[in-house]
Order: sequence, then structure tokens, then C-alpha cells
Amino acid sequence: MGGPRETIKRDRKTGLPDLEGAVMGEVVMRFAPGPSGPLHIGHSRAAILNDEYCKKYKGKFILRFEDTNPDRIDPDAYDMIPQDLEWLGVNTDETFVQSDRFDTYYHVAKDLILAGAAYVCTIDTEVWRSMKLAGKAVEERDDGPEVQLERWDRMLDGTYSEGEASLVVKTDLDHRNPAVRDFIGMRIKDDPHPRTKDRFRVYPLYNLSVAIDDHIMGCTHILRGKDHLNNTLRQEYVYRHLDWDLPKFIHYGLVSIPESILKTSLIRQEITNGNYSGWSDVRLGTLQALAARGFDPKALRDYWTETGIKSVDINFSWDTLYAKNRTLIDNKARRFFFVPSPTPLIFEYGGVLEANIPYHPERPEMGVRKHRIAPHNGTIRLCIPEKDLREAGNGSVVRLKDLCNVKLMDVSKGIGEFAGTDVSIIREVKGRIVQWVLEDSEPLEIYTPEGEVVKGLVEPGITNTVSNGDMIQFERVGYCRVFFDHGMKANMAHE
RNA sequence: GCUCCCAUAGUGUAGACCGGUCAAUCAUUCCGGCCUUUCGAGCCGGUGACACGGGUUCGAAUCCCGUUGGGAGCACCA
Repeated sequence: MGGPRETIKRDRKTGLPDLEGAVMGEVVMRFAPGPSGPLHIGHSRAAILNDEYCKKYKGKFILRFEDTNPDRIDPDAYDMIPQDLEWLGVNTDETFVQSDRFDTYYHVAKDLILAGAAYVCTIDTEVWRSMKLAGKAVEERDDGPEVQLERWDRMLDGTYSEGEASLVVKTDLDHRNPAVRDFIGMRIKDDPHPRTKDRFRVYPLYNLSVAIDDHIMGCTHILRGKDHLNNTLRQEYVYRHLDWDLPKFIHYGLVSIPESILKTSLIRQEITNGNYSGWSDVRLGTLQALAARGFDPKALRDYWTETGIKSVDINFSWDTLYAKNRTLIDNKARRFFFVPSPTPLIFEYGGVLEANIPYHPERPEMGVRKHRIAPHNGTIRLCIPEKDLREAGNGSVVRLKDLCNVKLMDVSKGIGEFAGTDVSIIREVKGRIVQWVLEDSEPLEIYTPEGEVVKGLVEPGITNTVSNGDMIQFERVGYCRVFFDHGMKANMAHE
């Protein structure tokens, strides 16, 4: 007979898997957003994963603004994005802006032409595309470099106007994947660029500028979403045309983020319309909104690190993020009473009631908040949540937390009867324990991510120990970030 | 339509490369219970998965083929 079944503890992988071909100290990675607005949850995955790997291998992390489409630039984004990254705890070593680099792109474009790897196309786009899909070359494709160079110069000097010519990077017209056949590398655009104004009119397109920059900046690993799978195939052609070493490409699965408003163009419009208070409106999925709700950025980092880089498409779980955040903040968040839909509760009492309520149930060293409740004409008037009063019902006993018990005599009139201060009673009758405030407490509004505005009263004295913007917990309500500068308000993070 | 990527509980994730120790890990959700002067935190327990069909093999979550299902791209956007 054998002994008890031996349970073999398998090594549980923690953290991110190793990066293929990564050498300690020599990894170079980048985060390359388009400056069309501030960062949102989706961006945070790319930023954090790249950052984690750079930290893991003591590598270099590059921030690159991809602003080669003058139509989709929000000048504020050049400032907002670094701020978002700072909040996330993502440190970048170098910053580049693509609109500073036209000369580089033009130079490489010329190299591509000379290598016979690019041609200037003046054919109508529709025709070019359908020929491509049929695997056929437009006539200009086979012209020699000298002719192409002449046309290229005409693109630069303004002979061709917008839409009349573009520089196409050759791939393989017979490629099995129609999405990979010849792609446009440079186009003419007359719209002024927010940074370079009208100094340049020939703009590189995504696949060309990315390949050029990733190579020149020495990126060893390109970690990005699966939606770039076909772009990778296109970009690899640029590398091969110019005989550059290929970096390692890694594609993680797509994330679908439920119940989230992420689209910058839509958000901007609704901010302009006054439907959102700004980029940090708590209903949004921007990082600014998460910050405004009091999230610890570590929660996002933990979340994405655990999610990893598998190429499966996944669903983002707010519940899981909330759980991660809760474990980070619970220990620090002071407790306070906030009564939503405050409803009066009156009961007769001869003396003065005193409450000493801990700021944190597990951290007595944080001290207590004291409240003294004196009766008027023998009657004490407090407010409790309407919902609790209604649901408790006549004849039941409720515990006013850290104060006393009250037997409800007439719920509709809010009349009760003092029922002692002994806590144990409430356990015996399984009554509910509710938060309460004095009737003349300060009004406060809680803004929830669902778009609700919960009006209620908050216990006085909260500003004595809490600073503007602190994260607290309203007992039985949820974790909130509170603000005192423009009236009393709070942003709900989660329950 | 063509091409590419993918498939472990409700949601994520480990295991897969190198088949056996998998009676399948962990987290979260959900459901119980304990504890607690919050519906928070903490503690204990439970439900719950290898998409399907073949093949290889003594043995398949793991290797191969097919099917089904999901996703992406086929832009003068990034």
C-alpha cells in the first residue's frame, strides 16, 4: 500500500512569458500611439505590456507619436498621452514624433525607388486596386528607377496635386493574401499639419513610416495587437527590400471592452455638445476617467500582466479589474457615511447620543470620527437611506451603525422607538445595520460610471481628515474619490 | 468571396513546444458557511472547462488531419 497520495506542486508560472530572442539589456521596444486623443483602457494594455518587458529585460522603451495623418490629430494629445503614461507608471526613455522625421521618410523612399521596390502610381485608385486584386500590375509599376525618381520629385515639388499620385511599395502581386499585395507608402495631402503646417505635403502612411522608424530606432521586439497581423506582413517587405534585419513580431489577441465608451472622435463630439464633462468624465473608458474614479494604476498593470500576450481574443472584465483595485485600495480608504435618498427617522430619547466611529475597521490606529447627537424637545432626528427604511418595514429593528438600535413603528412617517445601544441585539434579530447622518449634513453627489447621479447627505467633518481628491469608502455604498473644490462631489470607482 | 490568426469553467489564465505525475492550476464571478457594528475586507467550502469528429500511440488537453465556431485584414486611417 502506498502512503497518502503525493500531491505534486507544479511550478505555477507567474508574470509574463519570456520574450523570444530577448537579450538582457539589449531589448528595445516602443509604444506608438496616434495623437488623436488621450489614452484609454485599450491603449493601456500595449503601454503596460511593452513597459513590463522593457523592465524585465532592462531594455529601452520608446514613445513615438504617429502623427502622419494631419486630419486625425488632437494637438492636446501630445501632452495628454505622456501624462496618461505617467499616471500608469510607464516610463519611456526616448520620445520621437513622426512629423519631425519627414526627411528620413523621404530619404528611405528614395532608397526604395532606387532598389526597384517602389513606384509612383498616377492611376485612378479604383483601377489600381481592382488590378491588384486580380494580381495584375499597372503599367507604371515596371518603369525603371530613373522614371520613378522623376515622378517622385514631381510629387514633392507640387506638380502632382492631392490624389493624383502616390508612392506604392511593391510586395508581391501574386501573394495568396490579397491584403498584402502592393500597398501605398506615401500620399499627397494639402491639409495643414498642426505641427508642420504646410511645410510638407507628401505624407508617409502607417506601414511605411512604422517600418522605417522601428528599424532606425533599433526596435528588437514589436509587441502589438493581432489587428496588425497583416500590417506586419506588409512591413516585412520594407525590411527585406532594404536588407534590414527583422525584429521579432508578437501579436496579442484583441480585447473587447464591454460597456465602455472609447472612441475618441465620438467622445470629443459629446464633450463639445456638453454631454460629457470632459475626457475624465466617469462614464468614459479613458485613463483620465479611471484616474478620476480613484483607480490605482497598479490594478491595470496587474490585470494586463495576468492577461498576458496570448493571441486569443478576450473579453475585458470590469469585475476582475474592480477586484484588483479593491485589494489595492481597501486598506488605505477611510470609511464614511453617505446616505442616498435621505429619509428622516425620528425617535424620542432623553439623553445625548455619542458615536465614535473608526475610520477603518481593521486599522484602529487611524482613529475615530466623533458625532454628538442631542435631542430637540426630547426627539432625535436623523436620516437613513430611504431604501433601508422601506425595506426594513414596521416592527423591525435597525441598527444605526455605531450609535444605537431603533425599532421602526411607522415607516411611512419615519417614526421609531429607541431600542438600546447594545449591538448584540441586532445580531439576534438579524436586523440590518445602516449608515446614518444628521439632518443638516452636507449634500453630496456621487457620479457613477453608469451615468447616475446619486444625491444624498454626507457626514459632516469629512473634510477634516480627507483631502480633495482622496479615495475613501462610503460604507454600504462603494469606493469613491471625493472632491471638495466645486461643491461636494464624489466619483464612484466601484462597490 | 479571398487570406491570416485563434479555440481549457461565466470571464481571464497555467499546463501544450519536450504525450504519462491532469482525477486539469490560479484569479475573478456565482452559491453556501464563518467572522465582522458596512452590502467592504478577511477566512473556509462548493458549482463550473480541455469546441466537435477522426488519426498516431500502450497512453492525447498536449502531436496530425478535418469540421464547427470566433476574430482580423483585403484604405491615399493608425
